[in-house]
Amino acid sequence: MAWNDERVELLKKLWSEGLSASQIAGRLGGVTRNAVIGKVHRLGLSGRATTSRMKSHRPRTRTAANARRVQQKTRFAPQGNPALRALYQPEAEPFTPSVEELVIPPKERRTIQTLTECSCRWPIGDPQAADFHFCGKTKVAGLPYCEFHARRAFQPPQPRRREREIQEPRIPALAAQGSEDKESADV
DNA sequence: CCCTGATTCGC
DNA sequence: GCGAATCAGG
Repeated sequence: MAWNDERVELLKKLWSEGLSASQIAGRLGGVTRNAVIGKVHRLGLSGRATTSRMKSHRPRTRTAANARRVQQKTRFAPQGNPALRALYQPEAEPFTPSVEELVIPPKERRTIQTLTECSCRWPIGDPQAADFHFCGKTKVAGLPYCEFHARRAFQPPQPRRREREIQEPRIPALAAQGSEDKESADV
């Protein structure tokens, strides 16, 4: 949605009336709170009181508090269970599973009834549906999943582009064999 | 957890 | 110029 004159005027008005950025975004529609704040800054009408010492030079290092928040929001790196933590490889390339790995042949499938001690407990399908089942392959010792699904469960977060660019370049030969790079599909 | 504005920087 | 992601704080 573009910032036409009309919308900008409304933005100025609401901002001067003291509405918060998210409230303004809600009234304008089609924009987020961030968009509103960004626009307010570019229009040069910011200066809404934030604690004065807040705006002085902000360190670029992420603080523990925000790191925790971000981590909550984004992805789960296992923290409690050492066995799971060992499996978590922050440097690993994300991978795209093949169809063969994704589809469990009906004969190998396990239901809650036929699940055994050593069956991989990765759920597949809609639990409400008749064909809901578990992977059923052999578990990795100490984990609830087979090797494939354990890796799947603890795939590292996709690095942000900014960070990615300062990382080592991908080697085509290695990248080709492991992954096609793709968004992580949901099962 | 909810929220606020401020800032950076890939696009 | 735009705005998501992030930061810093209430």
